[in-house]
Amino acid sequence: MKADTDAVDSMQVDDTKPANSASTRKLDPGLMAHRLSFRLRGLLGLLGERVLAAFAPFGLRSGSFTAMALIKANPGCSQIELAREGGLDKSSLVALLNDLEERGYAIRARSTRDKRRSNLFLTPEGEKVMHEMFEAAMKTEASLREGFTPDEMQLFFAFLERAFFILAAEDRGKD
Amino acid sequence: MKADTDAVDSMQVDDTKPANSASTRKLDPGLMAHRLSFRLRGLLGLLGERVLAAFAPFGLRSGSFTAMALIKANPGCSQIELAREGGLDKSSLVALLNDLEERGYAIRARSTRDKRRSNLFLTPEGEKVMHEMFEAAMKTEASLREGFTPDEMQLFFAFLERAFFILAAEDRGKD
DNA sequence: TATTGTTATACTCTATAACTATA
DNA sequence: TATAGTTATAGAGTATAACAATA
Repeated sequence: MKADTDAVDSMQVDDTKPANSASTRKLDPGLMAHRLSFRLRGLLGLLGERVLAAFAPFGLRSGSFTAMALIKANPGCSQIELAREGGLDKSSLVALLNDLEERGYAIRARSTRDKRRSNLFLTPEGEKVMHEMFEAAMKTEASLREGFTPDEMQLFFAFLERAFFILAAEDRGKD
Repeated sequence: MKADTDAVDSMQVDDTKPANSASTRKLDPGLMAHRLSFRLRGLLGLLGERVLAAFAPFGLRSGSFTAMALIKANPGCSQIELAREGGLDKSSLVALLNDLEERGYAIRARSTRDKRRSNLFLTPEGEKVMHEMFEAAMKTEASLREGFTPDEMQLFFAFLERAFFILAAEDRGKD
């Protein structure tokens, strides 16, 4: 057993090199290379770091931007609709919207027809900030888009949407 | 103000329909449709649910499978290498590997050359379970792959890898 | 009885820092 | 002085259930 360990040890790792040889060694992804989830998570992780940094000057994070972008595209939507579409959940949305209201970026207007419901809107200030954040977010993807032709990027998005709708349709069928 | 709210209320939401008209209404993604992160997150979310269910019978989750797959592809790798490549962090890996060792799926072998280091290996039992989990994971992507031609799927993966490496290379340049 | 929004809770993930033993 | 692994802690994110007001 010990001999085995030592053998693989010397085979796999060159301990004669400085310590940073291990630090910079690239692992073989093995079976993970064939898993869509692995590739998606890796890419999303790198993008997430950039977006976090890009949004930091605004004092907000991705969830708040997503909420604002969806409210802008769907003025008067309810919190529950927003939660479902934004991939958030309705409980988390409460604190998030409280924050946006305190900042003066969004308002909750109780519906006069269904008093349970809040109709959500952006303020002009909220729209302005949302657009600035959108520009900042797009910049984080800029270098990536330079590595693709416009046609390729369009196809890339089409693939992502197609994959999403295949799974979403299957989930709806199961209900 | 109140007139505005009511006007948009009646414009955007048909309150005369049953309550579930709001529940099933599809929101416009708006600007989010142009954000790579949004599409990635949506797809990863749907896949994640399926993978979670597929791995449940094994009593393990994605992180454990990822670790096992990477150890299998890189026998004798260190925890720190595994953390970097798997997108985990070295602290989380400690508990994860404790669990895999208790189950008899993995072993930590202290390197005889650098006594700080653990060389990681899968046991035969661990390899068996890892392959079963891989099959289960691939099944969750099966319906998705049916919606793509082999060429399209290959291109899809190539796009994801290219995007990842563009950003990863840029990050390395910044250090 | 069901739904919207709210609150509270717990559990997971992640990030960070500090500590040890080695180098 | 730096690195591998460990431990501890706090923060964000997520999932859940219960609740009040309303339908």
